[in-house]
Amino acid sequence: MLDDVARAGDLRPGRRPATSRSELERVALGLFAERGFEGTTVAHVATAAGIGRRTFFRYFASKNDVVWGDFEQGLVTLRGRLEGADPGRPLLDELRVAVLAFNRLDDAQVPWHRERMALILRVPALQAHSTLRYAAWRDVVAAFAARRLQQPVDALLPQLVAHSALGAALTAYEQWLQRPDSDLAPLLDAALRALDGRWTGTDGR
Amino acid sequence: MLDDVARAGDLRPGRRPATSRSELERVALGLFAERGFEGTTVAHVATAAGIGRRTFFRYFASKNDVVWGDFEQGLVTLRGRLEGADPGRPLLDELRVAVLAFNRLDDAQVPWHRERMALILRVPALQAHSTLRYAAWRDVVAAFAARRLQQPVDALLPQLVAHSALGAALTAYEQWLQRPDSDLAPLLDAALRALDGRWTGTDGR
DNA sequence: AAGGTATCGGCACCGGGTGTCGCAGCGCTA
DNA sequence: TAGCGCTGCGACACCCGGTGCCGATACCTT
Repeated sequence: MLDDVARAGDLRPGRRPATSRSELERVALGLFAERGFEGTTVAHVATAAGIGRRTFFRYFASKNDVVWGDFEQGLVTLRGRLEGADPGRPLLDELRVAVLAFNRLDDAQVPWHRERMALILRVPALQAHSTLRYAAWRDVVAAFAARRLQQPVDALLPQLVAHSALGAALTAYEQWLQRPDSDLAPLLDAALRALDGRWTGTDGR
Repeated sequence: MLDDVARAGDLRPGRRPATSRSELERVALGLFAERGFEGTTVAHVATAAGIGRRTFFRYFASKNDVVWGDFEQGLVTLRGRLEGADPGRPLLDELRVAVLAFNRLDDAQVPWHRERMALILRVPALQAHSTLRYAAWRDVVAAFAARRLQQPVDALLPQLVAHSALGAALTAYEQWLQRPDSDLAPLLDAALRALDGRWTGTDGR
């Protein structure tokens, strides 16, 4: 595949990349599915992709990062969407719509995304690493909430909104993974709507 | 110090431990303060404590774990407290009281705890690792919420309560670290109370 | 054909973490 | 007091992820 590499009229000087992030990602996810994440070494991936181990680290900063695809790009889009949100509609409604869009996927991607998320949510090393990604995601949400609530980004409420929204999204993903025949969007929608109710007033008994 | 090692009437056979977790922790935190977490190798810590590198890993499963002290024990206490909570009082009130107790500290421990939390919240490797600890903490809270709400632990609401409570606590800790002269308890109290209000109904403008 | 440039990939090295194994210190019992 | 059995110690070799370095390689331009 030549996706982002050496597109047809590309005239840059210098040697052409031997592969691409997306190609490497495919190879790696395949191996992870076969032998597990921890059972797969970077050397395995590199060999399977026909490149040197050293070169792998020119495409991904770490083995952990392979599984996150184009998250960074997604964040940029999310930020843009939240910045362009209708100021007349409730904060949580706009947030919910944006998060749903952020997590929208084509039917074809669904199985890959399930695989990916199962790794992220179940493999301890990836679970741990994910925190750093989540922090960036929360920053975007907190910035939006801060704007809406007219408070500093690091104030209590914006941070709380961001943490809770992330919690909602992760809970939805957990449920999605648990039920193989479920759809992600309605679960996300329900989870984010639940942020609105006060689950707190009642004591359960 | 002989804290948990070889108490006075200890009659076990076999060689006595050369040090203790708490002693190692002190040595390590000292080095971390001097040279930073990443600038300190396990070999440094071991040498400073007068033990072998291999032995270090018999006291702590990883370098990251040093900074968490007796978290596991704290969790047990938290769980116990939540299990013994008054079923007549609101869920969030009981939760708040328990979390405050969980984070109570003697005046003497305050500077150490600040150091510890600054590492956990600021050093990327520790930030990442912390997720695994937080997951255990959330499990305890989710179990409590599930009992109160009469729902499965992995249902939406219990998980949401746990995530949000963790978010509140972390936000409080962030604020505590930012203001060197502040007290933790009131910040935690305020953050956990904020879970109660619906920050959502209003759109800020 | 020569020069410029970007990527490749081998090599040596670091640091965290683990399996193994002989050894050191300790209480016990004969 | 000599030995036995237990438990912890620590050296060693090794794995794996990650990095700095540098010469080689493949491409475009003039």
